[in-house]
Amino acid sequence: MSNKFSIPTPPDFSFRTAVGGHGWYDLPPFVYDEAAGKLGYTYHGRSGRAESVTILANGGSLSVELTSAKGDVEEAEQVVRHILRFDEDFAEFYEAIRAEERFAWVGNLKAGRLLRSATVFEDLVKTICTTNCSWSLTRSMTNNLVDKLGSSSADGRKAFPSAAAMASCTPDFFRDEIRAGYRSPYFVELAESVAAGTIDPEAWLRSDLPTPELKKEIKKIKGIGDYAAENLLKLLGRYDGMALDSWLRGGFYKMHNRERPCPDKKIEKHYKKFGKWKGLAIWCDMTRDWFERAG
DNA sequence: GCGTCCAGGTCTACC
DNA sequence: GGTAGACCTGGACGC
Repeated sequence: MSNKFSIPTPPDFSFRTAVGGHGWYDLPPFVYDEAAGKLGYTYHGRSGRAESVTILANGGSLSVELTSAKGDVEEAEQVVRHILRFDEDFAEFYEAIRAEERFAWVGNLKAGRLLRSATVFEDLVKTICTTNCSWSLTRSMTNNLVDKLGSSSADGRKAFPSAAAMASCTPDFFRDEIRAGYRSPYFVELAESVAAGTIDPEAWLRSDLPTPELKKEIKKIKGIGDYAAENLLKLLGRYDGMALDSWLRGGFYKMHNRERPCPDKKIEKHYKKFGKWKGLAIWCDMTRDWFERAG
């Protein structure tokens, strides 16, 4: 038995670009069936149980199935709205890029939404998993975290581990079982701080701090440098940082600099005209192939 | 199968 | 503030 309900989508919304526009869909507890247009996600409910939802695009709304009959429908709707950024307004972004012919497809495909997790903590840990390694290793670490530490929902799918669950493990566990390498003590330190309430990543969603100040706060966490902080800020809805990693840099060199390396300042200057949206502009510019494929 | 090299972002020590 | 070297893993490559 399950709970089914539907949620009307915002006007500038495309399910396929909202899900496929960011690599998170490839990491558990997300499960994405692109052909079927179906996204699964498992999260920690307020009840203390893990809950699973399956989301399917259905015209101007989303059909959502909550696996557990005892699941909290209101909470499930909040989770879906959050991960797909229903309450974020992208009109200003589309206006900022409107004059640029090469960005015309962004508006056409309603791209720009970056899929995010139900909690900032989950996005924070996943972001650390993306640093200094290949995507396959990121996937491996995330798989291990969910598989070995996540709690199961009614249908057996697992949620991303809570800070408390991660705080109960030793650095050796993260090294040997999660294959997190030198990141292992960082995970323990972060999880302990979040579990104890010393660090509250969820509060960053509502923070009044200017982005540079918030970035400084985020960078206090071990394992978080410029790239990771700016990537997380994008997931928080602040796009004024570039979050340059080797992949974005390589894409820029190829597309705009005759395949030659250049200083980061030159990349930033190239997108400066987009102001507070420049981080999203470079992301869309470099992921055009994905979006057009998804469209 | 084994050893070597490399890419990847951040931290720490040092200048 | 800038820079060099270490951190650690998986994958590619040569033998």
